[in-house]
Amino acid sequence: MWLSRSVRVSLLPSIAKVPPFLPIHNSFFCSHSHSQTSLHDEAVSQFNRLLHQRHVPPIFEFGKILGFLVRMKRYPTAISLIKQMELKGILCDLANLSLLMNCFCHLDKLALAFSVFGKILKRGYHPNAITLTTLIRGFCDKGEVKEALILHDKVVALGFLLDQFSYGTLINGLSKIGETEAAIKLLRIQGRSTVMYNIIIYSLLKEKQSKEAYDLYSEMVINGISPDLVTYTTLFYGFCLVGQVKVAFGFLNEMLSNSIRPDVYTYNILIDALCKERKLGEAKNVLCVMVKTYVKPDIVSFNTLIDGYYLVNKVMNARQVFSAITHMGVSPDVRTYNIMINGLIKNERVDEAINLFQEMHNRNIVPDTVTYSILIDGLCKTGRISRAWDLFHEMRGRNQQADIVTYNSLIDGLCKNHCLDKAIELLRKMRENGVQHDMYTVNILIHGMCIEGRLKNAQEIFQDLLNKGHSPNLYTYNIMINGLCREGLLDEALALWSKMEDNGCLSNVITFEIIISALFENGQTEKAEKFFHEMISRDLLK
DNA sequence: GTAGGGTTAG
Repeated sequence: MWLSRSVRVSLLPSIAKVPPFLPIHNSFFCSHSHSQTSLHDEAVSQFNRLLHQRHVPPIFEFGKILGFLVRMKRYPTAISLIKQMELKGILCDLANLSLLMNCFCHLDKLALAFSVFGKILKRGYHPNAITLTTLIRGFCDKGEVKEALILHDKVVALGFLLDQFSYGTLINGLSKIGETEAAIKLLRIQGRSTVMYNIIIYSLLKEKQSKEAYDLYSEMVINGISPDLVTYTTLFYGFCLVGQVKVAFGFLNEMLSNSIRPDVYTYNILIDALCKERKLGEAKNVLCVMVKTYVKPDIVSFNTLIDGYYLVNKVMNARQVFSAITHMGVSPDVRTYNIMINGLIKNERVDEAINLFQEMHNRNIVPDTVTYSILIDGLCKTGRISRAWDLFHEMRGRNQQADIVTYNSLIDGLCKNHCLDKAIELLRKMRENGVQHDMYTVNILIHGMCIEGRLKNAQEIFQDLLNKGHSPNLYTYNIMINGLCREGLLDEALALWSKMEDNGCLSNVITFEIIISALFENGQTEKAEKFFHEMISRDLLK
């Protein structure tokens, strides 16, 4: 029970009185929010009214609508409206043009953004920090942080002024490519803000560097920068991620005692944490608390809960939540279907999963790489290789790129269904398509070689791995040790086991199972018992 | 009116 007392008190009030979750007919859920489409259409027609007025309205009236469209991420619309403005002879101001640049950046058209920047200069407008930050972000979003830094140096040399947002954007770019040290340096030179700290703390936690994240959090407090909702939510998320659940809840409590109210992100992370701990009852109650406290659950809340139910094999509950989503005024998305399909497959209901896959088409939800990967994996694992191949070809026809996970599933399926040569052929194709193999691929292939009795080939791949300076992981070792045992090469297997432990790769229960049963089969009872006791003393039999 | 941070799936 790690929901601490204070969390219970302030976050989960009167759980007992919360009505059953399904179905909830709460006016809160049914509040008539306009659909995205109708709001978009309304904005466009208002814009057109402005455009056709006898006297040109003040320019910021246009800007208001454009800004709204950008917030709705309707970039192509905003671009076309600005074009119409200019065609009508209404001159855009710096804000409009900065917004236009922003749209191009979001559509991954950096060159066009720069041409707008050229227009800004030509018209004699003085680019402000917003204009420049937009370009910096354009580079950063593409991962071209170096270019962003060069641009920064140039504009500073030219005397343009940047602000906290510009540096926040650079810090974000650096953090996202793993350059957290550089990000911290920039933070210390260019002033500190809550957001800057939040960005770096998040990156550190994503990389599981929880100590560094904690230190940075302490530093921010010492410097008098107040942690906010995002700081606490990030810390809560990150410490759950590294399994330090107590610390995580400590942050959640601290947030609540600072009178910062959780929002939908915080709640969703809480639901996920409870689900991962298999506490589905509590997770469901959190959803009820959200409703009670007027934080509207979104599609992530439902997706998370559905995934949680599948994790504990509660197919019925998962289905109930799935069918309740629409009643709550929320639309299922591609992830909802992916989670459902995955859950059904893991619960041995492949046919139902395929039905849902077909339902996606009716609902106009486009299956993505993950959808196909899940299905291909499920079909392979149930021996339906040819159906998996069909899907593999279908996804290409629908412009969904197979990625490393897709390939790995199919290669694994081929290996396990005695089509090793086809698997190797697919590996070649994968490389041709520019997809690099990973540790899973290597393990799948080594395993495939071993079960086909091609131990020599397996050893070659293993040696190749070592030669290239990669380190095998626990699974690689287990597969190799198992392969050696199968061929009766017990001494070699034990030698590899020692090597593995020397390399700091600790055995798990599977490793011991492989070795112990091989020793027993070979009549080496005494040695087998020694390993058995070693396993017990390492507390691996939990 | 324009800009930076946090959540779910294989």
